[in-house]
Amino acid sequence: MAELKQVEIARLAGVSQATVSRVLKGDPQVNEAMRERVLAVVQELGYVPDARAQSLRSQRTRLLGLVVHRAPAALAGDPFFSTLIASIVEQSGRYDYHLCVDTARTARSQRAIYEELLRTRRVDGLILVESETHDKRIERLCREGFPFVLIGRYDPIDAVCSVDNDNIGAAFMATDYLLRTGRQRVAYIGGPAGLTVTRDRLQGYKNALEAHGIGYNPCLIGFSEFNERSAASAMAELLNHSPAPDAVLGLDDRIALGAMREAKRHGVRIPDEIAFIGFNDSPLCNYVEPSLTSVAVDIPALARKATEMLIALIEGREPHPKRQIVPARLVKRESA
Amino acid sequence: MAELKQVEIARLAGVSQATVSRVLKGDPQVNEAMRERVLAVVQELGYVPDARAQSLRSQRTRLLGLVVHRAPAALAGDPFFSTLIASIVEQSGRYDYHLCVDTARTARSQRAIYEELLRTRRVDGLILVESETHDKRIERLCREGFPFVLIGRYDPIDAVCSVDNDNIGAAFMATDYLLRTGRQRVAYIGGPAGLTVTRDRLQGYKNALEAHGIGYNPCLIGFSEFNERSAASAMAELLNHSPAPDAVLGLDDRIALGAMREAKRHGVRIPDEIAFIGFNDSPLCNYVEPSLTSVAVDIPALARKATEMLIALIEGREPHPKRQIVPARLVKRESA
DNA sequence: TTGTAAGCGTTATCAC
DNA sequence: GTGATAACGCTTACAA
Repeated sequence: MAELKQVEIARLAGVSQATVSRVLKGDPQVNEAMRERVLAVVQELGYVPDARAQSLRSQRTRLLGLVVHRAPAALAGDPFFSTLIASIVEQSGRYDYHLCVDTARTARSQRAIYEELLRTRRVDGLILVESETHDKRIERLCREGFPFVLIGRYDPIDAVCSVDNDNIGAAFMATDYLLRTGRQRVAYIGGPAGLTVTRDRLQGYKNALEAHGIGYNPCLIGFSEFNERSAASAMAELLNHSPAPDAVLGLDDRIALGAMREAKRHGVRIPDEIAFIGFNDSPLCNYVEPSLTSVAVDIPALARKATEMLIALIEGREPHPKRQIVPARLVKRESA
Repeated sequence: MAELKQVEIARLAGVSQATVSRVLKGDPQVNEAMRERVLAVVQELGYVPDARAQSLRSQRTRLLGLVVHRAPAALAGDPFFSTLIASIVEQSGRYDYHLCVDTARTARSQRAIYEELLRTRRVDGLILVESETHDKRIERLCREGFPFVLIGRYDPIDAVCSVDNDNIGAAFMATDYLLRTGRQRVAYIGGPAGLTVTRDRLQGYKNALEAHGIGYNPCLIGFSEFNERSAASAMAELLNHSPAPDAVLGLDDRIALGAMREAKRHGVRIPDEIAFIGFNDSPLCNYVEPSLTSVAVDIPALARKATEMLIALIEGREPHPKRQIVPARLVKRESA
């Protein structure tokens, strides 16, 4: 089995090895009789070309890299990532690409992962997520001219290909909904402050306040890590101020839920006293009580577009719009 | 940048290319002066060897494959998988391996994915999950002599390396707990009937009944797909029979929660009238009301052991115990 | 149209 | 110890 290569097929079909290669590449120049002879042997023996040799020769591995900049513990159980990974895998499979997932936790390993993936040419391109406001990785990839697509947004460099949720629009929509349903003091709990997504949703939130002629109050703003505990303490903080908020927009479902639990612990009635809205429309939303209203981000669409753009870049086609925006929609449930 | 290879390093260091290779491999035969000269140039230019060339030459890609046999939609949002993937990625990184994730949904693509990953030698070994009672893939991999480790169990073939939860023990523990806390009619809702895990946990459940001298009642057994709707209808079925169960052990948290919601819809008080226990101790458990008691499966340990075994296999070391069992523990919350 | 041969960037086996 | 040199399995000019 291991010694099954093109020369062997060639020998059995009575042609040269180059012809076997041509047949497999679908070269139209080859004579029909030969093609059939070769294909017959290929079928018979179940020959499949060695990806390693193809990679070296073609300088392409047909591997896409996804680098996640979160500690594995933070990644674990996050419904956003399992959906994202599943969608990228599926989409890349359509184009005969595979997905290589890596994490880059510490600064040290972060450097290492970039050496590993791009200098070694182990992958043909990268999908990045969770860009920061000023992102070294992105600067570096641009300098190296390495194909990559960002799921998110990066303004400093124009040439960056990216696919993003309409975060500003989505946060506007959610905040606007809260205000239109009579809420007066809408709070916002973002994720880590450096993340673009945290800033963008804050912007949408501010825009909605402005549209309703309501002043921006920094006391109604909190930040949280991607875990329940941190969200709970951000909520506790908000509850300490008076007047307390009567609505909370969380950066993601886990943050919204952490906040909601904290509010419940304080005896707050939901949604009567405080309404809650999260992001991602994850399975969680349906299970909690009251069920969580959430902004549904179209993760499969995000993954699909990012994958398509990346493959285009790799194959030398310049992606049409370099930036794509995927719309979101509000899924109303009991919490707001 | 692209034209940075060993010959170039060799030229600058004034040595032969073979020496550069030796230095990088840490060959002790090379003279100290040369080694330093070479390393200096390597450092200076930031040279890193090309993984594609190494793969071809060494016949090793340093890539592990994880093949998931669930449709992307079913994978999406499943906390088990994001944790598993994150853990495997982290662990393989320690040994300088990478993870390639693929899905094999349909029978057709399932075949394709195997061609892709193993005949093409794109990955050095495979991690399989969710084995079926009689599993074609496993038979095939064994025939081909391809390195793989199963997360799960496969009895028909002795030589299969596997890491599994102590499913029988864990289901015993959970059922025993329910019976010891006064429950009389404990029901079990498994996953798809063909899966090993469904059978094993049923076995543990039966063992516990027997230990308590309670007869096995098929009317208390249900099966469900990995989604809430299916779990709810399995629960509805159980509630139709009388007497209704006073406790439910679900194969996984989502199934337990789907069942619990259905019970709530029927006005059942939880845990007073019916207790619920799930599996995986996923983030969900804490968010729902009442919070869900769940068997915590040590997914990182599972991933760690599987990865280590697989790498051992790949590198020609026979893993010590071919089958490893990871213990589980019961995390008690409000639902039981 | 088909075959011959030169790489792709390494590693490993030879001689020196 | 070190330097040529032959693979690894495939693609692709170039020659026939």
